[in-house]
Amino acid sequence: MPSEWEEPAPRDRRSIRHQSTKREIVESAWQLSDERGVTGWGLRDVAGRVGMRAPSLYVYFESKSALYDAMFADGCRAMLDRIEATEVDPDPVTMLHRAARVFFDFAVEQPARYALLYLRPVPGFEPSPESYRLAVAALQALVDVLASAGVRDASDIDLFTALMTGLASQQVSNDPQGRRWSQLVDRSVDMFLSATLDDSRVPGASARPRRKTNPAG
Amino acid sequence: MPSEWEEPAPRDRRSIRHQSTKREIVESAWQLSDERGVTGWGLRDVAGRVGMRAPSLYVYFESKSALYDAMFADGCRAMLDRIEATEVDPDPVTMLHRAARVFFDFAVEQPARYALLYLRPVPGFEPSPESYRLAVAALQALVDVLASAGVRDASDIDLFTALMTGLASQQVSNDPQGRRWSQLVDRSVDMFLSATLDDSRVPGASARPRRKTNPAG
DNA sequence: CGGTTTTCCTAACATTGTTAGGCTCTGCCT
DNA sequence: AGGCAGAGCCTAACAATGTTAGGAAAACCG
Repeated sequence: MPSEWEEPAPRDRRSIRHQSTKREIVESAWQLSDERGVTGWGLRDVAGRVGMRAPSLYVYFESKSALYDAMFADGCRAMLDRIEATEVDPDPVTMLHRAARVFFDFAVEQPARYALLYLRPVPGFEPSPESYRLAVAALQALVDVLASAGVRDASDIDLFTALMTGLASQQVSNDPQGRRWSQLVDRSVDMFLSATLDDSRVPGASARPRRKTNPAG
Repeated sequence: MPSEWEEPAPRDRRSIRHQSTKREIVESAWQLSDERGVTGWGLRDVAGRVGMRAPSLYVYFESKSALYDAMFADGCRAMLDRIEATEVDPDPVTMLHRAARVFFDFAVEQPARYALLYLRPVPGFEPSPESYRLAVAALQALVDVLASAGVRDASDIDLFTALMTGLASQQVSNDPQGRRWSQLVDRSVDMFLSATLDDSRVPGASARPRRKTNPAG
């Protein structure tokens, strides 16, 4: 299979121009998403920004949903890059804080990308299998970082991601500028640490690595 | 002031019919939201379900957004009812589990309502001041329950709500049927307990009520 | 019963995403 | 060079959506 996502047959100069225009469209769409929200623009707006009329966009994307899909894939790559750029540290506690940070900072610095990737604000849109694979890759990269922080149990990972998405969403929707939720990230990591890591790793943590559940009767 | 949100001048029989039709419309809208998602229907659909044509809905709501607002208010009251129906228990740990449950169960049993209230899936929609007040009332009721569970610090409350919204969202979007995230709710409450409550309240909890933050450098 | 208001309708408009069909220019092939 | 396939872009137009205008019937109230 020609793979199509990598180098487009190097002999074809037009294909290069095609891909470059595609990128330009996606970038304009992100720009508009930053300004007016992920759903706050139409195809005529994007087209105008790249000097076209709306129907011409269909040369590059078969639908608006396909454009969102390209944006989604683009966002996943951005997230993946951040995660993979995380410096490793021998201390698991430090690593856990970094894992939390890379996720939360992404939400703060790229709210539109964060929203499209994790809040799914576009009614009909579902990522294509290809893009979804990228999302899984990003998640997997995060899981790897967590593993290097000593978090390997599946439900610990779920708990961590739920915590992070919860905080990030609150940040994005309630407090786009302030640092209030940012501080809560560090606190929640400490909380998470004291509840999941065993004390051999975290000298200060509780000796009870997993307490029994106490459902309210 | 006539208040208008409560009893409509009791002498006017028409006003009663008006309010009743309004309720019927809102209920049909919820029905459609349950079937096709909060954004998966149009005014013509709702109208059809109550035996009308779309423009007639404008007798009752000045816009689709106003209909969403009525749904929002309705959802807030449903949530408020649940919270206020929470039985009090002298044991703070039990109370905290109940607080988590009432929130999470709402998300599981009324996914459409949960989505409209907390996930905000409708692009242009912002709740009106009146409806927003209801949302605040529901939040306040939850805060009161948390207070009765010994959680009074503002950032503890934020942490708790972020945790709950994170878990509930994961449940709603990843696992609408299973009980996986449900179990995580109890675990996360335990985690929360061990990190926030002081040990005088929870005999089994860690003796360190608040650990110092350790930002990754 | 007369007048007013409520309720509901049809017709139509603006804005969307989208399709059809045609012009123009590029770039490859003989 | 000539010619042709196709890429890129256009205008016109369609379908669906929320919404407005304006009118007819029904309900109410004196």
